[in-house]
Amino acid sequence: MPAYYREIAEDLSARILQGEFPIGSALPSENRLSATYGVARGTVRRALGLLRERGAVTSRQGSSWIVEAVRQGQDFGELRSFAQWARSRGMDPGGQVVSSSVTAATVAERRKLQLADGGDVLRVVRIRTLGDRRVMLERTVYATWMIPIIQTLGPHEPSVVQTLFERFGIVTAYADNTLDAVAATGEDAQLLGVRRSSPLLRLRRESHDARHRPIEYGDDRYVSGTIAFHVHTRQSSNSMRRLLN
Amino acid sequence: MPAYYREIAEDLSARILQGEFPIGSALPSENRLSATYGVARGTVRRALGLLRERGAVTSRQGSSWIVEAVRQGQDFGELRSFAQWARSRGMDPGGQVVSSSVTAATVAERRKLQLADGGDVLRVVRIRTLGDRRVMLERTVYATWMIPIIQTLGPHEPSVVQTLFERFGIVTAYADNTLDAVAATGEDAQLLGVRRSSPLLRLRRESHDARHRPIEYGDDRYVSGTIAFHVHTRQSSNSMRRLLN
DNA sequence: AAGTGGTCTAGACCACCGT
DNA sequence: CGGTGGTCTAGACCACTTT
Repeated sequence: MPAYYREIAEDLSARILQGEFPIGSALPSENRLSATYGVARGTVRRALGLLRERGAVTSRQGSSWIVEAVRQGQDFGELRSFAQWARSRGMDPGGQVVSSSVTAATVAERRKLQLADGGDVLRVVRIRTLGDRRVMLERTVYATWMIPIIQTLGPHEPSVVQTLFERFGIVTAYADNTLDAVAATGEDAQLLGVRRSSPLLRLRRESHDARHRPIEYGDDRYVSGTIAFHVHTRQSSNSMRRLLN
Repeated sequence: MPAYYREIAEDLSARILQGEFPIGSALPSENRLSATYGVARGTVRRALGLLRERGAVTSRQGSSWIVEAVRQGQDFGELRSFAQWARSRGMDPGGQVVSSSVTAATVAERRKLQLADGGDVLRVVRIRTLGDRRVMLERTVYATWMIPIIQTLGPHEPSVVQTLFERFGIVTAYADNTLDAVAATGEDAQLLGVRRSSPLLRLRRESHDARHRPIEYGDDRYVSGTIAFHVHTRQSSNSMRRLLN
């Protein structure tokens, strides 16, 4: 059973989305809301706090809560699944495994994936597409314990993240991502169908489960002009999502 | 006067940093903390909530609060000031204005900066340096009302953001940033001292004040291999900061 | 069973905003 | 001035973890 404050946040969120409270308008006061929802003021404030985190409302001492944005959707985790992100924007994500091999881990891989000596890793190279455009080259190294799981996936699996969750309950609890720009190598260029030395946006990631166990790390290279990353920063929070140019 | 919960969060934060509570260790229970700090349990929980947002601690129902990370520092806003970010990491940021001119706004600029017809804009091109390395080329377009303010700044002003705040009280309330990769143009290459077509990390930003008034927008291009952006994503929040490669 | 964090209540006082 | 949000208190019950 969800807690009251979550239900109230969802309800307010829905009412904003339906236009009952337009952007720039004031919400009813906390006291009024606590009366209409039949809960204590603190519970209403907790719900409003959730909405503020999402950027839906703001507040100023002495004045009412104001609707800031109508935009919905779970920001968190959008970085984690290329396919889910694409589908939520009405695009058609695809994938194609270029190569897949199990080999002994290098020293660096053992460190990053916290593997014991002699552990193997699974290296997978995938091309990710949107419609018929190749937009990203993904090189992933999976920890030893993930090998049998990944190998049950088909070569055209559109969403690895979603399938891992649905079939195995594996969830990425957190990930560290580093973004920079690199020139396409010969291999990058050939697989992505761009000229050698073209600028690519590189995202290196290391993902972990809830018990801090490394799941995989990888190197994703996006073709310039196809996808950009967007960050909304504000004084107390920020969120990141992918954008199509 | 700061609120209790902020003071408590800062104190706990400092105690974690000083090693009193190592990573992986448990904090005293909420009841114990409320007794030692002499406040109600709710106030302690609020302080712990702040620390959780920063990724310093986690909690599970039925078990103690656990220290997750020692890393400190204000994540939010670090994207906004190149100079402050650099100094906080012990580096020596510098700036040099390449050109500065007031001209009539284009249609696109009028839209982005919400200017009336006939409004002028100030275009500034700056090279940003770390020590003696040129690392970024910054092209900024300021809204009309910012022109007299910016023009009081010297050409070697190391931190525009900080100066605007200290001398004029101008604060960027939020900004939208878009990251992608581009090839260096001839001008980029010459000003940054890199080869033409080198990959550059481009960050386009549009910043606003608290009343949603556009302040400026810009195009920052980072030399590959000097600076990367780092994003830590987790299930309920994420934060972004710059990293030196 | 005992202890922990998660949620909620019903008050209270204050700083701040608007009229 | 009255109303608003920001903070804080002192309880309470529950779900969950640990012992």
